[in-house]
Amino acid sequence: MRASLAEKGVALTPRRAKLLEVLVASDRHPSVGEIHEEVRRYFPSTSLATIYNTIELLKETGQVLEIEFSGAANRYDGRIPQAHPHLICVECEKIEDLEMVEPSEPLEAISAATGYRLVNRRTDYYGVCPQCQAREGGQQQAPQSLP
Amino acid sequence: MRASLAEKGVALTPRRAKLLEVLVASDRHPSVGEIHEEVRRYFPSTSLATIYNTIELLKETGQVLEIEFSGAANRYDGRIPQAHPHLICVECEKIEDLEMVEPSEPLEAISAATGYRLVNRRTDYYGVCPQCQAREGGQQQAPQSLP
DNA sequence: TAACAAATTAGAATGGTTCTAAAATCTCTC
DNA sequence: GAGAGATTTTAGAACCATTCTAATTTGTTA
Repeated sequence: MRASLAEKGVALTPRRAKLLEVLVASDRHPSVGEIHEEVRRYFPSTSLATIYNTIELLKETGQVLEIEFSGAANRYDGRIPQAHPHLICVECEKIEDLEMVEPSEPLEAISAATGYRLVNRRTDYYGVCPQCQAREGGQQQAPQSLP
Repeated sequence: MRASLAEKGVALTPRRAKLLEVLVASDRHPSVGEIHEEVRRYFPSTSLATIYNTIELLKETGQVLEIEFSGAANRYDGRIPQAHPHLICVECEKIEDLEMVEPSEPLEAISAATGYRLVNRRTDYYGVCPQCQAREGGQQQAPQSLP
């Protein structure tokens, strides 16, 4: 797992190891800011640039899945770095893995039908989680920055 | 179609009408910048803010689908404003509608299984389109800003 | 025509991400 | 070990799509 960094000729420095640990330990799909905060608890001088740089490395070696947002910070999944469906609460911005069935069409079928060389897939379901529904007691929702 | 704006108590001004026309006439899933450019050909003084404001109105009335990106400008689908799968070329940033089967699980099933009140869905397939594959003759790809 | 509301504008502000140049750290050879 | 050269890290500037703000313009109604 961590060996794939070595293959690229880059070192697994203490900061990078800690970042990877934070990423794998969390099921919250943390943002760069949250990762930064956490890594800083062990290496207080760590800069944001290092977090971004390291995540870039991890993306290149397929060890982290990036979930992009336009109005909010990107989020990262270090537990299941392969594309898989997510369940996203537009209220509290919680992101959960969705264990249910994969989208029906396999990449190969779509590739064959369209001529695209497919490299990735994204499937998100947006809604309001049970906790947020309970908190607002059926009323309408507040401003939201995730779709 | 355009009546839904009236119901909100907002006027269908010439700029807004042109924007809607541009949106429906294009199958390219244009960005705000492209829409701006196009509207400007008819109303040269149009500001970016107006494009953003109008798109916000259209989103609220469900007349446009926003496709968000973190590293690039958002794109808009005014032809099929309901959530549907897209095929995205990571090279030339072309976006096509994918007519194939919807992801298997209906929203209701996921809603029932998870307790979420679902409001939206996103399904994207990322790859290299046939034209870009031909252009690069099998070599590796250049920098890209879409996932 | 006057008065009020809605729409539009230009430009500033925001915020996540990327870039840059310099400082710090590591590695390898002698 | 000491020193040269590469890698890593840092702080802060730069970037850019988007949002906000205050002022101007346009439209509507009396």
